[in-house]
Amino acid sequence: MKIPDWTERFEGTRALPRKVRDRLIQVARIVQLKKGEQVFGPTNIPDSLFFLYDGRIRVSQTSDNGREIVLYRVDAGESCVLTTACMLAEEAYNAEGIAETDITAVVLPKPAFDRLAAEEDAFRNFVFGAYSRRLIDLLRVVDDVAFGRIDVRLAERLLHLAGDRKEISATHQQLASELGTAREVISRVLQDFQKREMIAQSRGRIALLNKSALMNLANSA
Amino acid sequence: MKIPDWTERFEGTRALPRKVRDRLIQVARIVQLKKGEQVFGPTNIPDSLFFLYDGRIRVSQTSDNGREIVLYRVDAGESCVLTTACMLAEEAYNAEGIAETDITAVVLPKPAFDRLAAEEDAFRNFVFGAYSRRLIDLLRVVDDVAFGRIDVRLAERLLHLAGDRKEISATHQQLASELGTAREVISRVLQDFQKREMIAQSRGRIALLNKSALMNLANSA
DNA sequence: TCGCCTTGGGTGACAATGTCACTGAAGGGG
DNA sequence: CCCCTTCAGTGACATTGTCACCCAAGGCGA
Repeated sequence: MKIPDWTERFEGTRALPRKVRDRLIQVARIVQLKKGEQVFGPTNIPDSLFFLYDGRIRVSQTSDNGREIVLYRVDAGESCVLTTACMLAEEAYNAEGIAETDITAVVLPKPAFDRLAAEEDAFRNFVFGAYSRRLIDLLRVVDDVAFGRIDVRLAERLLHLAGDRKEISATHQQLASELGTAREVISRVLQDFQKREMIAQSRGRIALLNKSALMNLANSA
Repeated sequence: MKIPDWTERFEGTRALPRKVRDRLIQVARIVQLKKGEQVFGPTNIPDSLFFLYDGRIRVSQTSDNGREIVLYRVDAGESCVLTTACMLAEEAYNAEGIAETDITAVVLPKPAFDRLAAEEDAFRNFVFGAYSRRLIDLLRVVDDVAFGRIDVRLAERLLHLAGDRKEISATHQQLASELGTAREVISRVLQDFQKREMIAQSRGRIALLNKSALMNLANSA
């Protein structure tokens, strides 16, 4: 598998001189994974930088008793710094990345990463920026979990998952894993939403009947 | 105020050539703050890298309704990357850093930071490592808040705050802010600990009577 | 088509935690 | 010594998490 010029897709490589980019294309490895496969995890720590060329990765954390929470998502054109984080910090953590769609990624070996970080300002800024955004994503998660109400958070998530569509395919369990809560809690809240005619449910799908009501709820944080 | 050779104190600068360090000492600014002063915050975003030479900074996040949670602490010899994070990511966040003791810090202007990051591997690795550790700190916070029990978390915190001493000076409100919960909750749990003779309380202080019992509780996560 | 069987979802009881509206106690400064 | 601020205790209630179930939907093989 070859991608003619993947460096176009990344803020951190697009601005590099032609010569550098050609060299990069030589040393980088292209990796493809199927939807559902694990990209990284506690027992599977890569020692290279991971650029997501196509697809989406869901990064989540699982507790000892099996509950799960989604930390953030990595979209095409972004870098997954958590892999690098672990590589550098040599500490245990129990987050894992799952391919949410089929994905294509560019894997840069550590030596190439180091050289690039040393020589190219644009690249270095890209990596620092990626770290910063993730830090801020996590601040948001902490805020939500520590201080947010689940009905508000669920409304937000439903709207976000729907995008501009009217319907979502998701089980209660999946939604619970998004928010780091239990299925029963989601069932109760959705029941409530249903009674208030904001949504309609059928097995595995949720129709958003009244988005503006959901938005009101979501913004009443 | 001058510090003869602060570069000795930082992993990221200690390994640098004498010449570079001397130049650093020229361009860096020394800042001192009193205990309780704000180091950075939503309305006070520095555009430089912050090295903590002496003292300790508490980084916490405050919710809209006034509850607070401690995210992590920065100790002498560490860098406070959240300041940098914000500088780079240009996104809003509501974390703030408070000087928990009188502090002395070395502030490196952005141009000097950039040059150093480009030219010196040791420095760059130090900064990447600092980011990584903070990311992992936050993963731990998310895990605790989303999945942990407060009695367990409180026991941990008491032991940690005590260090090798037997007594802690802290109000229930302060402990609540550490864990991101409400004062009443802390009061109830401490009451319980007291009944079980693990601690004794007086106004503003807590004596740890039975540390091993607390450790048992803390490890029963 | 019928009858599993797996998966998704509903429910009630209870436990843990958060919120509210108070109360009184402790201790410092006029 | 009194007042006043800060700290801590309390009961009632709301929200969220846990447990032990139940039933329903729908796929699939007999």
